Formats: sequence, C-alpha cells, structure tokens
Amino acid sequence: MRPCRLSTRASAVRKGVCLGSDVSVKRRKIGTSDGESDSDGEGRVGRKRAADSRETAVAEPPVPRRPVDLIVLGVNYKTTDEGFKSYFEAFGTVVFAEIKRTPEGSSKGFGFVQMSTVEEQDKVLATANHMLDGRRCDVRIPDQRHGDAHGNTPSGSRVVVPPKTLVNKVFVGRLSEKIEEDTLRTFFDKEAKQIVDSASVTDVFIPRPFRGFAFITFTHSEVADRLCKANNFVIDGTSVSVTLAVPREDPHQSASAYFNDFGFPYGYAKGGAGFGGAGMPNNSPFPGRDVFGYSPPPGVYGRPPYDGWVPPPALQGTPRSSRNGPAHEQPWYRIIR
DNA sequence: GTTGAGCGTT
Repeated sequence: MRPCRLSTRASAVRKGVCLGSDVSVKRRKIGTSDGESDSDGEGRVGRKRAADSRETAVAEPPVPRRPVDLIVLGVNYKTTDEGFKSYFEAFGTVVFAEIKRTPEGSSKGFGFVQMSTVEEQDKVLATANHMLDGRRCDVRIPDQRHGDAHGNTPSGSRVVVPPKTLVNKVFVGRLSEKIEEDTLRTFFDKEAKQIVDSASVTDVFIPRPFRGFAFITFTHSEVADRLCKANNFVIDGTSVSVTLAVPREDPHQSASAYFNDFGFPYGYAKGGAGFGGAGMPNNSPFPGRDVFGYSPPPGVYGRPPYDGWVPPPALQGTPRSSRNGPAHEQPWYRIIR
C-alpha cells in the first residue's frame, strides 16, 4: 500500500490553480517514511490505478517513471567512451552513454548515461561510490535548470496555465545534425500512439540551417504533455530532450505572463536575436510572436526538467564534497508538481 | 603531457 502523497496538490496544480509562493510542497520529501524505493512504476505520485479507471484514465493517467540521463561527475580524464559505457553495463542495459569532450577531444571529466529501465537506474543511483579507472565518481540526476535554485519565479506573480489545447507541439532539443524529418516523424508517431491510440504526428519542423532542435506537432495535446513528462528519449544514439513548445509572449504584453507547470514563465524571450529570422514565413497563430510561434520553456532549454521523482535516501548516494548539503537542499530534490 | 567543480556546442 502506498500513501497518496501530494495527489491533491498535484491535481490542483494540474488544473491551473495558483501556485503562489508555496514552496513547502516543492521541498517536501516523499518516499522516506517506509524506506522503500518507489518501484511500483507509477511515478512520484504513487497513485494506484483504480480497477475501474479505464474510462477515466484520460483525465489523469498515471505517468510511469522512465529512465533519464544521469550525469556522471568526476570521471577520470583518461576514461574512454567504451570503458565508460561498459562500466555501467554491470547495472543493466545502457541505452545511452557519452563522455563530454572538448572540440579537441579531451574529456571534460563528466558524462551522461541512461539505463534501459528505472530499476537499473535505481541500482546505479543506489551505489554511493562508483569506481571508474581508479577514480571515484558520482552519479546524479541532472539539475532541472540553471539559475533559480529555489523554484521561485522571477516575478513571484501568480501562475496561470494556458489552455492545454494550445500546446500540442513539443520542442525537441539536443538533436544531432544527422537527424531527418522522417526519423523524427516515425519515432514520435509511434510514441504518440502509445499514449493515445488515435494520435499521430501532424507536423515536423527542423529549422534550417540546422540549429540543433525541432518542433513536433501532434493531433492531441495530451501526447505533448505526456512526452514532456518523459522527456528523455534516445533517437539514433542521441539523447534528446522534449519540452513543451509554448506560444511566445509578446514582450510588450508581459503583464499577462503565463507560467508552465514547471513554474517557469512561458514566452520568456532569450535576450537578443535567436528566434525570428528575417524573411521566414510567419505562420504563427499568435501575432507578435516569433516566426515559429513557439519557443521552449526558458531554463529548461536543452535541459529538461526532471519529473519530480527523487531517489529515496537509500538511492541518494554520497555527496562528493562538503559543498553538497543535505539531500533536501540539492537542486534536484524538488517536487515539481 | 598538467586539472577535479560542474550540468549536456542548439
């Protein structure tokens, strides 16, 4: 039996209720009282699906936990990509592994790894001391964002969730240049149908010249929503991020700032140019916005938010240095919704 | 050729 922690809050947030300045929920621990890991595959909410919920599942389906890229800090500079990957194969199947390198090819001393299941991921996270090529390294869930580490919005203003029907498009970041539209369409069409039988991809847009991202439009906004909660996908050996593509706010109308479910303002324009190439057709349904009409949520650009699940104490490992405070003060230790 | 906290060339 699992207590139904946060469920009321979660559904309130989902319905667009004002989040205000409530940080207590965001900092609340879960999964600590019984010392068990959340291994029921139903995610952070831990809600049991009712036996007769087939008809109502559409309203609020349980979102299964999915593996995410884990960051590996303190990797020996001489560790090879092969050695890096094979080390984690002791914990299961590695679906993605990469040591970050300089353009010259030298290791930056950290990398990312994604396991094939959350169970395997938990095994990795449960290991406090990973020894790789004679060096102790640390594996963590990546930060969800840069900047604000306290989950506060810049303005502290109320949260307004725009109609979900507007967001049936996702931003796919961290793409490699070899990606093709057909590959994306096929991949995401399959994913869409796993969420909603009748769903499909209606559009794939890869800005040219290539800028490392694409937009995918679906028939159903639920698909976009669910994909963003998973948000870690490996396509052609590349780990890509998926976030909601949201209508970009007219900077002159900032009074009506929108916020997404992660507490980030929608339509936040990155400084200066970026979107909005001259001469490109403006097919945006939102006048005054960029040529795409959409933009990724700020702060999560290229770094998708984690879905809120945090490892129980048994899986949290050991901080590498004194700069790491208690787990509940870690940037990844936040309840997103 | 060295190093040792970090967060992924869009």
